[in-house]
Amino acid sequence: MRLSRYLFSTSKESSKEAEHLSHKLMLRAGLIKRFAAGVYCFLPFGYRVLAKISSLIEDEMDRIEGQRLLLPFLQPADLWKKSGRWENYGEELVRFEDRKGAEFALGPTHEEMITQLVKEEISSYKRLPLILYQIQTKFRDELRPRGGVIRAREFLMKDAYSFCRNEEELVSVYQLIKKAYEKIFSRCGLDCRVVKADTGPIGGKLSEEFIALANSGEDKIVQCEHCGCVAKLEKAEYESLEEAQAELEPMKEVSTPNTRTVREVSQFLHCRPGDILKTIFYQTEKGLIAALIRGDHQINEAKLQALLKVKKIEIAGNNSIKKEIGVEPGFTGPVGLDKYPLIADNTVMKSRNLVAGANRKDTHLLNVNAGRDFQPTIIGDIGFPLSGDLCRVCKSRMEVRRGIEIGHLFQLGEIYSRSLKATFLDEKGKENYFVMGCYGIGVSRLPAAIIEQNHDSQGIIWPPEIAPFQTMVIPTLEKMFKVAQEVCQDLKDQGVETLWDDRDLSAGVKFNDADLVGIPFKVIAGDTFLKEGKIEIKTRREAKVEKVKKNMISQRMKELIQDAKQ
RNA sequence: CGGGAUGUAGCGCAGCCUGGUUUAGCGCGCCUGCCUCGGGUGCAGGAGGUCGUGGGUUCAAAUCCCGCCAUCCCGACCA
Repeated sequence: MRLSRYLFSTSKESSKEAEHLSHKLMLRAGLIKRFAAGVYCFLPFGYRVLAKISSLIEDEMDRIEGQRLLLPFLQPADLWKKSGRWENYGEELVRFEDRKGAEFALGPTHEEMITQLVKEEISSYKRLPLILYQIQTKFRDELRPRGGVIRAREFLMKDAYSFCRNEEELVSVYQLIKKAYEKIFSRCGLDCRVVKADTGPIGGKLSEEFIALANSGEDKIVQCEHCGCVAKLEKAEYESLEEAQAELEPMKEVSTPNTRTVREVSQFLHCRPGDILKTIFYQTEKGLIAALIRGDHQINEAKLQALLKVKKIEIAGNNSIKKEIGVEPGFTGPVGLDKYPLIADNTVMKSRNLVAGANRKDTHLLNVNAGRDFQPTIIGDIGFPLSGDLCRVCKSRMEVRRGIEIGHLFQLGEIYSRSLKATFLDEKGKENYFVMGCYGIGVSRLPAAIIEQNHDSQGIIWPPEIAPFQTMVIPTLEKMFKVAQEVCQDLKDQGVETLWDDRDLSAGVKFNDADLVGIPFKVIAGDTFLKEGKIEIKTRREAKVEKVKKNMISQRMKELIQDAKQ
């Protein structure tokens, strides 16, 4: 393919719509273009990467006898009404009527549809277990699309579904698919972690996520440096460092004019944020409660809600706090607040001589101690861990890291087969509900994750298996164009995916473009050919140069590609 | 949905505060010609704009005021 006719353009600067590195590089390298918030088109380079990922997925799914199919993007409402999700899925589900007034949704996921299909097609245990999957466009009307293709509204997803006879079979199929996913991600050049996850609106019992480590990822995980335990931040259990067993000092009032936030108080009193006791009020259906946590930690409202066993939890407004407590937030504290349930985080119980609000304007208390100065109603884990907190299992230091969710596995059980009455006959002729699992991969988000982990200052470094093209043939002199064309033809004849940079530009521009786009091998025809009769092959990642005779190029290239895939 | 910010050429920006020499500029990119030819090359010429949108103020609006829309970031939310 001649580059002069290829639909791509590179730029030195990315448009300001991008914040994340992968997003910037995808725009600069001409992989994607945005048409609306969270709606992107994949230009030829970008699309080729998606196609590579798709065929790699197909390859690994073939090995475990997964069968690819394609379900409709447009889904009739009645299936969703049967499963109950027409009402429950929320605003992310785009609903509309056709010209006859029939109700439809744009598929955000396909459990209903696949269950209906299998219900109609399969009636005997002899045909189980069954693994079906598709690679399909989904639409979810996200509150806030972000990070380019990382959280788009329209996106490409690979979703697999398993149908089993019983729980035991589900567990083994689940493990099989989990292994296949590990291979897929590793072939994509991704370093990822498996973490326990929430089941969300999909439902089910066990759920795990694959998280690709990336600084710009939107998910946070904690990882134990010693035992390797990984968990999502919001699910992570932890212990805070044991405080030295300091003597309990007598409580003392201090004047702290205009110091409301933890930072202001710690600066004013020259103490660490961790020496402060933060009191945060929440409104619940059972009334106002006060959550107590150390100043350096954040409250995890989900944990707090679970601990309190309440349905509604909402941070209390400034006005209601002023009315109930008699002081503005920032000077509130647990001492003398016996009227309200005090929910203390474990970290508070372990700390001594904390600084807390005195429930009086511009005043804090020094040396506040749980048990002596106030009695918590409930003690528990209501916070998010920080780097440096300790692992519950092995008591080693944990690190908070960011990542991108690239895969999500669910053991669904019988949720959907029951709601859609999908059954099969077992060996005794008895009717059973299918025991289901579902397994997603965020295909269109994968390029971003891969770029986050595979780039340098020059641009993208695609692992050869998913690079849009394997090689870029670059003539550096005009009189080398013909040689370059011949080399390109030779490579193409030998099945190597090749672009030929026939543009009338300086060599430097061509090198930079090839590097930005991430082509694994540059095949350079220039001075070296004139002097030594040899063509150069330069690798993208290591920048290693190898000189090869012209008639040996395609053979050598095939070897290099083969090596790179292993 | 809460907080913050931005809309001026394909992209990045200046101009706005203090309205009028601004026929709205600059850099990149694009087109033409010459030069250069191994890491974003030099020179010359050129094309390209409803200043997001609707209204208002004014003799006069990119500039001031109000509404709306769009986009981005943080949070909430989320396979």
